[in-house]
Amino acid sequence: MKPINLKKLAQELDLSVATVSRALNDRYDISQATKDRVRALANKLNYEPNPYASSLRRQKSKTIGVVIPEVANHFFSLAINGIEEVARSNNYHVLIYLTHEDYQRELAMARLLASGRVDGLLVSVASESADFAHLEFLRERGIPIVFFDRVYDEMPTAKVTTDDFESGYKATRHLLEAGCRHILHLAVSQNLSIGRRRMEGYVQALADAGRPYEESLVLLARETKQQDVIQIQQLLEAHPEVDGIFASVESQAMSSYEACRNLGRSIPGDIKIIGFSNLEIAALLDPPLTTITQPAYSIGKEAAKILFLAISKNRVISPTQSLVLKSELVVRASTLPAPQAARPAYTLT
Amino acid sequence: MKPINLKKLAQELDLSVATVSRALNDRYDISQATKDRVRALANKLNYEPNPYASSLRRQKSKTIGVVIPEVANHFFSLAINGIEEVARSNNYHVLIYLTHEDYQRELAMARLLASGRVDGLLVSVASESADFAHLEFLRERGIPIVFFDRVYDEMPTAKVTTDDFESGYKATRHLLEAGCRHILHLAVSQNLSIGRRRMEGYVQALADAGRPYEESLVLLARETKQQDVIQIQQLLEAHPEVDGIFASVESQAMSSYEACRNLGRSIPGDIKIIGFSNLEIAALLDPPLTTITQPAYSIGKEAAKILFLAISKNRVISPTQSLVLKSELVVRASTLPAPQAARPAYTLT
DNA sequence: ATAAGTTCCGTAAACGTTTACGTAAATAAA
DNA sequence: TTTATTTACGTAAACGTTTACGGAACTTAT
Repeated sequence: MKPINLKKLAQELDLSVATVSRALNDRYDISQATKDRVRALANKLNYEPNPYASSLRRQKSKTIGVVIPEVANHFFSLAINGIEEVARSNNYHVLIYLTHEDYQRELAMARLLASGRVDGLLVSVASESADFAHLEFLRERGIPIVFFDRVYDEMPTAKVTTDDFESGYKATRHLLEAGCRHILHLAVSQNLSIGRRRMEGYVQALADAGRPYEESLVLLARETKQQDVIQIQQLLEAHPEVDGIFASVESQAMSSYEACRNLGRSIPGDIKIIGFSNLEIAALLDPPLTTITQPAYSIGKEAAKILFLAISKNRVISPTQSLVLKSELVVRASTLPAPQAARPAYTLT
Repeated sequence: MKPINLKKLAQELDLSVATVSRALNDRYDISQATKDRVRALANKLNYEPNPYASSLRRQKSKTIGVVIPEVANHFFSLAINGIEEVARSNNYHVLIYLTHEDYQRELAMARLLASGRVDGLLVSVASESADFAHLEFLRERGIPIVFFDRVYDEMPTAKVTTDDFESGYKATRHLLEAGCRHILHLAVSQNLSIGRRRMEGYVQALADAGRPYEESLVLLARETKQQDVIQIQQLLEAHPEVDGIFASVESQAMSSYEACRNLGRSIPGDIKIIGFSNLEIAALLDPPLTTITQPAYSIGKEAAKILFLAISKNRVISPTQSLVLKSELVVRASTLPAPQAARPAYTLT
């Protein structure tokens, strides 16, 4: 059941292929009568142009690529939502690539995308990536790139991020104000600028409060969640003075909960926790988790908008188009200063 | 900075375009010496074949499409993960389309996919969809389709699902055994076979326990989460006898938690809750949520495998290839029979 | 020596569009 | 009337691959 093409339409209508094509594209030099005839038949036969022939000829793929570390993470899910929304409204298609934080995969994907498969790219880099030649290469090939969240700072293009320094600062200060003296920072890879910025915020808040920065109170994410939990437990046992945790990654906040549970530490009685998170159910956790929430949907949407602006105007993207959106601190029970107030009101009334 | 193509390589090497193409594709009728020369230059210049030209000529897109209701849902996120994994290992690309449960969007996407843009399709249908002519149309056009989770039963193709009847039965029986007498079912749209099957399991479990099935104790999801919460609250107030909730959708379990919280009902003291969910943090909720957990990653992976088998063998997919994977009942505190045991051990020791 | 077979490569057509260019017919201007 | 302009369409080339076909040049068999 071969799909029908222009040639078949043309035969049927006793017109040339060119005329049919122009009629369907609503060109000025085709009579209204012919256009109507052509469209009627096209509709009747459910004609749909072959996208590859079209892309080849026009040198436009009508497709963008999204490169992200993972999709089973609420932040990226929401971002994709925003991206897909904008793409659809521009009649674009969305190819998705998951790096799983693996630099090698990111590299392989860059190769695949180098030959016009996509008209543009939205990228959140893998935490392993330290070298960015592969992305520079894509730029040289003329593929516009917009970074979101996990950006490659040095590339002169637009980046859509959140106020990571301020967020790290706010989170840490919030813990300090809740009475924490020794705060564990579960940090994002320092390869990534968001990792460095959140760390700087953490350090600055400590300094402003006259607290020392202790290198031993910083941990990076491991390969698996189970490793994270163990790592946190070990640190909590080695440093019993720790009374606060600032998780820069959503999953690390959850790992902290598990570690505390395993060790019998109460939250927020013994340890207060704040975490970057986009989970709607943070409020339903035991105890409800205080979060720094990023506007994930908006980040995806705005990044996509910038990309489509560049694609449609056929212009190079300027770093000045970069956007910094604000994260929101949502205070919940996991950082309540007074332990006796920590019990949520509705359990076992 | 135009990407280089076969013609440029051929010029540089003083060979014909055909020879270069065949060398790169490792054909038998090209000498090893020539292959080496060609590959060396191709590597040096970072040649990457134009996918659209290749697709057009070969009539193969090396791309599959994934059509799902949403991505901000842990089940689908995990499924995509499995799908992407299989696709990548087959050197395929993944186009993603979100229907947002909207039949019109699903229809529009079917149109777009009708002309060879994808070699195959993995579909989880929108709950609004009652008519499936658009999917039949794609089949007629020769595009193999594998359904996963939300299937269109009548189409003679493979479907990868979970044991929905048994899951509904197990969930309901579990609540009954925990002492529930009046169980509210937050159901999936009865347009969908998974909705009907889970419902049948619910009804059968009630019958086997000698309990009546009450139509008034069944609710369907609304447009927004807020509407769901309100709807549940209203029902709980109108039916104070309800002492158990079976949520067939992840988000509905969360809405139930909120509703109970708003009404001051304790879980599991006043009301016990069980829900379909793929959230890893179900165990960290307050109280920990008893779940029916679907093997989402495997579902995606197996569905993709079936699709690629069909694509590579160029064969039509048979309904006999369908797979039914087992869901798992994970018992946690939200359905504990004895109210006094409901308090998790680690809060405020 | 010629015939037959093999090896290696080139020519050209094809995939289904889009578009630069050309042109016949119809209309308007002179 | 002739000339210029407009309208509406066809011809053919192009996008970058892949591949059927053919044929030199070389090797082996006779």
